Amino acid sequence: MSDASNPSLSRRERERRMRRRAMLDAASAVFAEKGFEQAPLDEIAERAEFGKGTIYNYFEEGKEGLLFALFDEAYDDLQALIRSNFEEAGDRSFRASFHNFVVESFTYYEEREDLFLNLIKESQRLCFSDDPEKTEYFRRQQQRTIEALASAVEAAAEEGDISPLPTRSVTYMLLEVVYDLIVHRSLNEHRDTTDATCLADVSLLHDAEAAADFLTTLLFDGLETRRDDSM
Amino acid sequence: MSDASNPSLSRRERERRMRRRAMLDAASAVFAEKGFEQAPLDEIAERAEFGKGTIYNYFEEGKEGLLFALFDEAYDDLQALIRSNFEEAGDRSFRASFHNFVVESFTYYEEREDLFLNLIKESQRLCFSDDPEKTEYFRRQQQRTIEALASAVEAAAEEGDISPLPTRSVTYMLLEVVYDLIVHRSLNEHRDTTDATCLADVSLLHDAEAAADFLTTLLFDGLETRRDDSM
DNA sequence: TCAGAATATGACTAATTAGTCATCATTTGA
DNA sequence: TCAAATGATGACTAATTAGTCATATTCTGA
Repeated sequence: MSDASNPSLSRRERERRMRRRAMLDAASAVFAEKGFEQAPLDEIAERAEFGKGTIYNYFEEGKEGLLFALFDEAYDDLQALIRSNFEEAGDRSFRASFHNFVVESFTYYEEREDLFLNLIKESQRLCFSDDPEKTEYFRRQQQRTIEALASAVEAAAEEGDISPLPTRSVTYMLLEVVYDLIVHRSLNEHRDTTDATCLADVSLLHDAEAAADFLTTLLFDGLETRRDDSM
Repeated sequence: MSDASNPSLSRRERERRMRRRAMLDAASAVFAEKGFEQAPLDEIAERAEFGKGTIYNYFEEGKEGLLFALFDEAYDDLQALIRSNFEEAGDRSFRASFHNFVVESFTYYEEREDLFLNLIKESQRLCFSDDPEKTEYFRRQQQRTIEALASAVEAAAEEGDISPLPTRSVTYMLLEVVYDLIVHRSLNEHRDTTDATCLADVSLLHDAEAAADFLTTLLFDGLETRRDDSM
């Protein structure tokens, strides 16, 4: 849709999309560095090599339009990642799909670090904003994200692969714990202190496989010692 | 320490603390309503019925000083809540302590809604700030919070009550899932739409016991169907 | 080639607000 | 009582910056 190099478009349209992309990339970098509210639009314009006024030709809503266009990308990617792991899971177990989803989420974060950082830093504030347009935006995106995973959770419960807990509650928690782990990882990267003391097992922070193993074990096997293991 | 009505203090000191408290309460309300960066100090002063300059006599760092004094309170309360549930657990099981901790966390959130909202809305942005003083503040508070719970997790693992997963990783996840559930709850309260669609089981959002049951079951029993249940 | 459409530009305006400090009010203790 | 210290005040300053728009530039199709 926004692929700037799509050859089926006129040069005019291709160039328009390339400029839009340059503006979004510049905005993502400046927002990630200074935070949305402290990021001057002039700096975004300068980094993208445009005049400030030009940005308003591409994003009528100005700074906020840029931010929400970035959020659109992040949510689209996340929802696509969920679908590719769970809806097209083939004959993998739900547990294996989840494990793979965690690994791929880590990879995605590495590829789009700035974008993800903007979501982390700004979304909670906006979720609780007084502007109903903004809260509605997040309600819809979160709803769509949950629905993308909920059908797979429901199917797994019907197959008897997982316990019959409330589907959407389980779905919500699965998504949150992955998010939490990625936040934790990027936080420890941001604090480049020598001691990454919060998660003592340092490998969880650098090795996506180790992190996925931990999360999957915790969530699927549970914390409590299993009696059938003890004999 | 900051108890404004402590009779062992001089009137002068008691009054000073009452004024400080009034300023913090006003700040908490205005921050919660408008967000820290959009909250004018004049409005805080007006609501607390002081001149703006007076606030600087009580909080040298101005607006930011108010915010971090509020964070201090939130973290102190949270750490006290953890200690009262886990360190002074008596002969309750770790699982029962956790269950009770979830219930009391919900209660705490209801009592200090504004304060908690400020933590939700502002902490991520500040955690990832460029100012090393701010990042260090959160690193220390989060470290202290984890340590408050880690010893109980370790003891439970040694007793064989929970699986021997990495202590601090487990501790971190336990705290995060409780936090997530409270955020979810306050988000659905904030969105006073008729359909609280995200967690289909609506009771999880209003009934602290039901929420604690769900979280405890999910984390301790695990998602995967247990074989020893099936016969 | 060129008229006119489309697009880019950045100086400017208007609004906001954090923090200061000269001044005024109150309290203290001798 | 009153002089000195302590505390409160809010008008003011200085800095920031979002969004506008008159002008300049580039592109398009005839």
